[in-house]
Amino acid sequence: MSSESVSNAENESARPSHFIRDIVIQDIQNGKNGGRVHTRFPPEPNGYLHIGHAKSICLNFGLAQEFGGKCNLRFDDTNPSKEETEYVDSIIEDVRWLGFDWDDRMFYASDYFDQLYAWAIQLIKAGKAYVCDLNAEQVREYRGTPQEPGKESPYRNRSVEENLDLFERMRAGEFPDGSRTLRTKIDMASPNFNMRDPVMYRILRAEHHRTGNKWCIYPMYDYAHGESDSIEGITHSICTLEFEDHRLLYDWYVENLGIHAPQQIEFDRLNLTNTVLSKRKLLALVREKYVSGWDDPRMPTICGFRRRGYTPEAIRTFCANIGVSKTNGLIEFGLLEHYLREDLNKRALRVMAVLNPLKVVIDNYPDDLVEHMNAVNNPEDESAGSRTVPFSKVLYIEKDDFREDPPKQYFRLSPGREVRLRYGYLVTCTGVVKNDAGEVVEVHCTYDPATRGGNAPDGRKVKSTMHWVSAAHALDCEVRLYDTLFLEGKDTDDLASAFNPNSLQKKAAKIEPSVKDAAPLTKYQFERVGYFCADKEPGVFNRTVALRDTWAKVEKKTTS
RNA sequence: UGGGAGAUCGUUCAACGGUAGGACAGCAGACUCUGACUCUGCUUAUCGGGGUUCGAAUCCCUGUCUCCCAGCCA
Repeated sequence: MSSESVSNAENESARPSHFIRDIVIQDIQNGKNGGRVHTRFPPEPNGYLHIGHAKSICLNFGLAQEFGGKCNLRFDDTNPSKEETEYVDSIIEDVRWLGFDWDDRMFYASDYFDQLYAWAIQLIKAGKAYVCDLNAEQVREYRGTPQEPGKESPYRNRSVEENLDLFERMRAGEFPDGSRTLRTKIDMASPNFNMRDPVMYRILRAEHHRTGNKWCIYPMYDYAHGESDSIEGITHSICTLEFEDHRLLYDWYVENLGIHAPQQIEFDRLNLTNTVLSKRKLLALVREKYVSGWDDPRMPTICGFRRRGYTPEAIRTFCANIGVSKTNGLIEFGLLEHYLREDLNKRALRVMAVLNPLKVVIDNYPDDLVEHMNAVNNPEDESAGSRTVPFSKVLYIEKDDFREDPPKQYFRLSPGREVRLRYGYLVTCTGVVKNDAGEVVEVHCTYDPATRGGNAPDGRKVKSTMHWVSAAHALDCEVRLYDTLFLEGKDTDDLASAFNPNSLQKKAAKIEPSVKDAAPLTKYQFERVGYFCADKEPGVFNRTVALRDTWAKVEKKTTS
């Protein structure tokens, strides 16, 4: 891992330690593996990467980086019936976007098929593997149950010669799919199912995305994974908790093959509230068109977050701070949003946009005058500079920013009250116009010409500063507001009933002209509203995350 | 009921026989040309029961609960 794109400062900033890091430190101190640290991120190319993978990516690449080691990107492509190059491409793009680099170390388990085959023959010759003629259903029956040991396959004690011959003919394509397997001869009575003569190779005629039709037999995960790790000289093979039971087999293979033995270490996979991180469910959301695609901004995929406006820095900081343990936990989505806002606050350009426009007429402002008010682009970053925003007699403000009958603690615009229009003027509400339904459709104000830019020369204070756009100059745009993918408390096994139909809300909004032709992925803070990001569709802005809204809380509390 | 693993504030991570701490969330203030940001203060936890020890979240025993495993998926 030689990535310079992840700054050392970020790396060193009080990153908490965890048990895997402690193991690595101890191994280095003990001179294990010659003090080398070599990890790998091993995705199966059968889906898009999601935030759970990001945790693993940050862990593996991060550890390598911290201890001067290396981290490989390796595709675990041993099941051609599910894997596609589309997924390979997206995974490469997403890991890069997250800020990591693998130099020339991009591998595929399929790179090792020849070696794996040779080692399988070695195990057959050692009497530790045999060809089994049982079909899938029979294998299951013979496997036994948690309480009862399994039964040995009737083909278990074939001669080495017969096994060699049969295995060679399996590879040559003489037998139909599923008719035979190569099995490891271990222990049908083991309390650990993985040791009850696990299948090493199955016959499977499917075009492989890399090896094409060269093979009709494919190695199983347990056999291929550890051996791939070994070939690459991996020192710490980090995986998730569900593989704990597999460690025994992992160790069995490297030991019986007499090859370099990486250490498998398991950690807890990431779970986030209000979403799903299961490939199967994410695939279903895409296939059944609940979302527009893998990069739908509601998806917890890396590309979904990217399109939504998340930054790699925010995701990395999140991953560095959630910790690594063996507890099956559920992290609050709000924590991710916290690190997101923290990052966006530093980098997003401030801009004014009105999502629910209410017309405001400044009665004493000259009809044809247009003033270009100076506005700061980012108060958190002086180098972001400033821009100018057109001000005129007819404006739009947010409907929520006016109340004809203001509740207690409401200090935005209402009849008789003076507020500041940000970077504009202090204005006082003098009256309203209503429609037949009695709704306020227009607010009338007067302005104080002495307060140009928003400052009162007499030093008088107003309680509220509000955003606005000039009606004649504002651009029309579409704003997409996102809510959680799923309804609170629903079982996501039933997508149809759990899916939140209001997870996407489209709105026609008014926005200041400075954002014209914003490049996709440009990040903004719509002041007082939230962080938004220009979508790949022109004229569309995705709400990345709302700003914290204390008033909404107060109001909710007082009305309920 | 077989095997593997795990239980600490609402959530999450730490404390590695010596004052249970941080982050997020929550609450109360301060500040503010964003009710944002920032700052200050506060509330809240060792799964139960026994033991060992001057001293236990930590060690021992015992119980309880949760997660994973019977794919020719990874």
